[in-house]
Parts: sequence; C-alpha cells; structure tokens
Amino acid sequence: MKLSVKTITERFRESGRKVTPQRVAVFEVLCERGGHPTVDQIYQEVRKRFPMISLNTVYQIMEALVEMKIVSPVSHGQEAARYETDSAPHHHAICVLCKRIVDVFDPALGRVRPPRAVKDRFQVLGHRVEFFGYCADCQASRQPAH
Amino acid sequence: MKLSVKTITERFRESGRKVTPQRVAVFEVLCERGGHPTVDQIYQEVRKRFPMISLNTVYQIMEALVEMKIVSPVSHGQEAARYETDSAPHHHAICVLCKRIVDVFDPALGRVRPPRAVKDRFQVLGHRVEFFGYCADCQASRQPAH
DNA sequence: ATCCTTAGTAATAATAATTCTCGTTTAGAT
DNA sequence: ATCTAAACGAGAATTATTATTACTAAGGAT
Repeated sequence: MKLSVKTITERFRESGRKVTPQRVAVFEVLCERGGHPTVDQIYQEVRKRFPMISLNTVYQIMEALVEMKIVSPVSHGQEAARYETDSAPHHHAICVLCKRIVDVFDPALGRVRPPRAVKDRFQVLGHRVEFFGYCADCQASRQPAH
Repeated sequence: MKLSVKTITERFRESGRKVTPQRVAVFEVLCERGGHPTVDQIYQEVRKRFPMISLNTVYQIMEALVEMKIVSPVSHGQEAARYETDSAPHHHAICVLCKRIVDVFDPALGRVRPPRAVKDRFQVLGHRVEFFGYCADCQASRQPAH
C-alpha cells in the first residue's frame, strides 16, 4: 500500500504537523527511489529540487516521518542510519560487503516466537530476522559491488 | 569455552600479531566483565590498569580481536558499537529504552531458514534473530533503567 | 483579508563515535 | 645486543547526528 502525495498531506495534518513543500519533497523522494537510503542520500536527491534545504532539515523530517510511522529506521552496525518506507512486515538480507539491504517477505519468519526465558523477562514488541552473507554482485568479485 | 590468557597469547602469535600488555589487558577485561560493552566502557576499565592507554589503541585492539574472531560486534541502530566475546551461537533481546542486550539461547532460532528467494540471490553466511521490547526494569518505569 | 500564535526552516555550532597521522616505543627475530 | 616491522599514544580530522537560535511562514481566530 503506497501512500500518495494526497494521503501524506492528510497524514501530516492529522498528526498536527504543517504541510511544507520540503516535507512533501522528502516523501516523494522516498517513494520514487525506494530501497533503504541513508539520510545523506535523501538529502542529495532532495537538493536537486530544493538546493537551499539543509541536511538538518532532512534529519528533522525523517524524525517526523518515523514518529508518524511512515518510515522505519533500519540501521546495522556502525553504518549510517537508513530508512525504509513502511509496508508489509518483513525482514532483511544484508550483504556484509556492500551493505546492500534486500527485503525478505516470508510469513514463516513472522511466526518466530521468543522462548520462555525472554517472555518472562521482556515485554516483547516484535522481532526481526536478518540474514547476512554475500549478495550476487559481491559473490562474484568478493569486493563490494558498485 | 572461555579463552585463557595463555590461549590468547598463542592466538595472537598464530595470527602473526605481537603480544602486548595492552592487548592482554583488553582481553582480560572482556572476559572478566562479559556482557556487551561499548569501546568506551572497555577503555574506562582498561585505563585502571594502563592509565596511559589511548582510546585509539582500544579501537585497534578490538579490530584485531574481531579479525581473529575472538569477539563479535553487536551493534544496533545508531548506538555506539558493542562487542561480545564469541561463544555458542545465540540471538539477542534488546530493550528499546535502555539498550540493554540479553543473550538468547534457543536451538529453535538456529533452525530458521532463509526463503528460496534469498538463497537464490545471496550466499547466506548466517542469520540473527533480534527480539525487541521493554526489559523488566524499563517496563516498570517506562523510563530507561539505571 | 489580517493578525497572532505556533511550528518549521536553515545556518551554525556542538557533540559523539570513530578514524587518521605521525613521531616514538617495543616485541620478537636475528 | 641489535634491528625492524608492528604497535602505541597523542592529538587532529572526519563523519553522523543533535542542539541552538533567529527568522519565516502556515493556519486558525477574528
């Protein structure tokens, strides 16, 4: 279920936030480019339309979008934070070389349950399964692709 | 299987690395304290024995220990990197408030298998299951504990 | 349509984690 | 004991992120 620009303006209003062209532009970039971009990648793209926008503003917009549950942070290791637009629940496969993240949709992974010991000590909100290895491109070369 | 100081000196030599008192001290701290410390926590502890050691050196030693597969980085989100001494394969439960990491040993989680789509596109090295939620301490307060 | 409050923006500065540079020291081989 | 590459330490540099603040603009009330 992809959010349209029309929907996003409503979502901003519903959450008591103002609808600014910068926010719409960031949202459009997220939809158009898809994937799991870093803040800086989003910034570079938005800058083509808003040359004056500051990196800080992009950070703030991303924070708002996370609060509104329109995007989710998906960061790994000490890499820069990445974001993905929320959709169906899914998991990730991560290339340890080029850091590419591929979405994994598999109902079986959603059925993973925490063991008793965890349920006793944690109020579990959810879980995430991450597969790691070499993506097709990096397999060939054993060097980070692109 | 806990590595002794005797064993670690051998491991350093085997890998063609010098055995320095700083390296042994870092290793000792990791064993004694256990858990999932950040680089700075390790640094603060080692400093009690080596007041002159630099943070940079701790970073370098951690890098060497990772290469030697004696410790593993376990970082989440944009938090500082954390390390754990390698032992049996296990997974994690992470408190979203205080960032505490609890080891989860459950053979069932090791049997999680990647779906066909992933196997086709990735050379899968392994996987990790992370449960996230509120730990017992934070549940009570809804504030990060300690 | 205008005023007013509040929130958003952008520039700047600050902070935190990590990496780099380079001169000095030291472990381990000869 | 000497030599040399590796490791160390100090501090600077980088990178990602957050905080501060003055200015501007949006949206509701009038």
